[in-house]
Amino acid sequence: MEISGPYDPKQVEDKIYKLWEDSGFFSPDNLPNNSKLKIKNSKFSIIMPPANANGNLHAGHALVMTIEDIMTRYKRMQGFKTLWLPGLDHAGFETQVVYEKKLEKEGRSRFKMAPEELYKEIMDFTLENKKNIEGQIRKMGASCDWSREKFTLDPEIIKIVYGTFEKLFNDGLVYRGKKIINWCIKHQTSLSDLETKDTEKTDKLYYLKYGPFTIATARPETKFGDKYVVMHPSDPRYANFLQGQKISLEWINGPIEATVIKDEAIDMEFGTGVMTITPWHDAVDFEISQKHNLDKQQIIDFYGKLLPVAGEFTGMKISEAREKIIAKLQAKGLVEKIEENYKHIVKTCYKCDSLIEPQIKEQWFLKMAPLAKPVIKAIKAGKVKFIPEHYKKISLHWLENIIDWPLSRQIVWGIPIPAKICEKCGFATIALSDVKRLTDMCENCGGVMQKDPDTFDTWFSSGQWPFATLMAGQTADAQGSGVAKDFKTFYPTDVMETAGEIIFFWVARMMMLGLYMTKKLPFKTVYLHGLVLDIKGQKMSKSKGNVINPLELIDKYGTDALRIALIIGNTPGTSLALDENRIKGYKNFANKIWNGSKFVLMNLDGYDVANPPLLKALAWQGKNLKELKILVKETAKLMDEYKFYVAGEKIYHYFWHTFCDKIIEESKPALLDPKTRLATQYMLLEILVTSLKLLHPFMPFITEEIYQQLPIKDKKTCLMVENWPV
RNA sequence: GGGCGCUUAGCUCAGUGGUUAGAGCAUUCCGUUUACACCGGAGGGGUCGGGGGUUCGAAUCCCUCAGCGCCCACCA
Repeated sequence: MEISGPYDPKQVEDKIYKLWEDSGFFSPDNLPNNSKLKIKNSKFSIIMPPANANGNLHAGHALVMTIEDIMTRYKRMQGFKTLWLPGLDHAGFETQVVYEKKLEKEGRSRFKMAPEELYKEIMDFTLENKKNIEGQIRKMGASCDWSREKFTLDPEIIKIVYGTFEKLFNDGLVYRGKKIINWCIKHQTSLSDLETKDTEKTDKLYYLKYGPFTIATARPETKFGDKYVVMHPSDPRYANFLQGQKISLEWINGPIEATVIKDEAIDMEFGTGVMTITPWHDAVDFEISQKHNLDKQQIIDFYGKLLPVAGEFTGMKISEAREKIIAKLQAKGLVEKIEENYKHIVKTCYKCDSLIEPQIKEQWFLKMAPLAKPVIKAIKAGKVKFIPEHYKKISLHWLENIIDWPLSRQIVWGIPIPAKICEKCGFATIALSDVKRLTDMCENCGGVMQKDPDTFDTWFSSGQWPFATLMAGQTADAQGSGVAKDFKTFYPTDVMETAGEIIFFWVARMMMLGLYMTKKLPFKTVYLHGLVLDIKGQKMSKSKGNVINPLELIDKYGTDALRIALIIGNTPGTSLALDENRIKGYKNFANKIWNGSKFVLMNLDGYDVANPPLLKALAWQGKNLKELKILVKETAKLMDEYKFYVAGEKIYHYFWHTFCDKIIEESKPALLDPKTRLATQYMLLEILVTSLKLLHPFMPFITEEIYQQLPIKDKKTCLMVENWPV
């Protein structure tokens, strides 16, 4: 009797994972054909959201691994050709930020390093982390196909990403634009709108005399070049001023000539209803200047320092210059009043919280509206199912108001943008297969073409993940269609399961790029889970010090207990406050499974596995088996509806409070009576095996360990590939 | 300014029209029955945020009010 004492996950988990991995059944290629399955060519595929290879597995990953493993194991047991494809993400900006922090601690700086040297160091760092994370994913019991694992920097993946870029370029969807972007001074890169966040800040609001007007500004340091004064066309206060009218006035560094502009973007209620514009450093101002074709001048450089246009203030940082400029204006009598405690929203870098300085910079942009349009249509036609449903509305709302996507990042860690840019005229073209474009002479002005030093926004590569992972490293299929075999077999994938948080960053972009490149949406169902919070319901963060390390929980309670604790009571889309007490409770449940199984195994003496008895005459045993059938049916329905939180709870409840508390107790006398002994043995074994099957997707380790020791007919190599009960 | 959620037992949450509203944890009482004390048995505890409506019937559908949270957006 190998099952003795309390259940000890440490004795079991690594051993069992090895058994599975060695069995080869993580790969759909090795799965036995299930003849019972009615569906033809039935496959189930799910692509793992590529984890960032820059740290350790966190609680959110633990949830991803659990939910996706449940889906995978369920379908595999049902007889589907099941593929769960794992992957890792180089996570461009995020990883570079992590690495820069490391450099800072060591007293180094990326700006003092050669790009190649920095790239190599981050690559080593990433590959090291990649190995760790792969080990940690195994710890979670993930039954993914490691033989198909992909990394976003695999040469084959990069090739596909380049192919997409080329097609987008040729279709006129990728363009080089001199537009306003979000510039992080600390990280020295542009960021998409999604990579910035709004922060409330209290500043002073300065009312400055600008010729006959009074303008209100929180940023006097940007005002040096302001030569356009804008008001609403129907503002009666300024009806006397005409569009294009020139006004001479005294300004910070001497007399200037201002031009009157009328634009409806002006809020008549705010301040004085008049403002001057700084198109280089403000998104609204940029729009106005574009509309009226106005001059744009850079005032602040990319390090946050004032340029020569600022005269005596040149070279000063914003923080330093602001008060000095105001002092000068006051001396000139140009400050009307200063409003203290002016609360407003400013954009900050989502990683370092430093203020975003809007800048005009030439970048690669992707036109999004033409990509979004067919996706909107497909969503409205119900081509993709959202779980929970309200994400459908959220996605549509975003897609319908989409803006162009800046693709360029000024960081070394990422996929280099395959483009060349003329250093003289700025003419840019992609540099890929087309030989003509590889020449170093600008076809526009004859200048020298230089390689684009920028890299892609990391989401540009992960946005292609479902088709890229299935196409990469694949030989074409036997029919010679030129289509990768895995792509043909497994695309579109069945489910995309990820965090609701990254619906725009990732899910929406996958739909757009996937549909554009393959004519099909990359997945049929989107399952979005919520955040894993700490016990107080707060978001986990390193700075708060409330991060729960899943590996520690595994060490204390076992993987199975952690997994089911993450599932039961956790509805899709809703965040879960992780209470360690609950995990402890499920550790007790694991022990209950262990002991219930032990009881059944201890009482099998004299039972012939090959020749089960007839049960017709035995009402009590038959009744229990009928109830089991009902549970099996209910469970399958819930699993198909992705209601794992109910399915898990139902099985939990059945095993503990029906099977153990009632059936086992009542079977004790029945086992002693020779007339009912065999039938009772049969019933107990039947219920145990069925329960283990139902529990397996949720708690794979303990159920497999027990299965390995059961004396049953037609036993499979492992429970993982047993037939799901029907 | 727009959008999306949430409000059910002390706590964390299920439950979307149909018998006395559920689970886990916590709590009270009892129990050393040879699978398990990481256990078993019994119990207490909710006018389902307020108000109105639809219905034979509402936690569930509609309207409204209040509180909480999140997301999006260019108010100088």
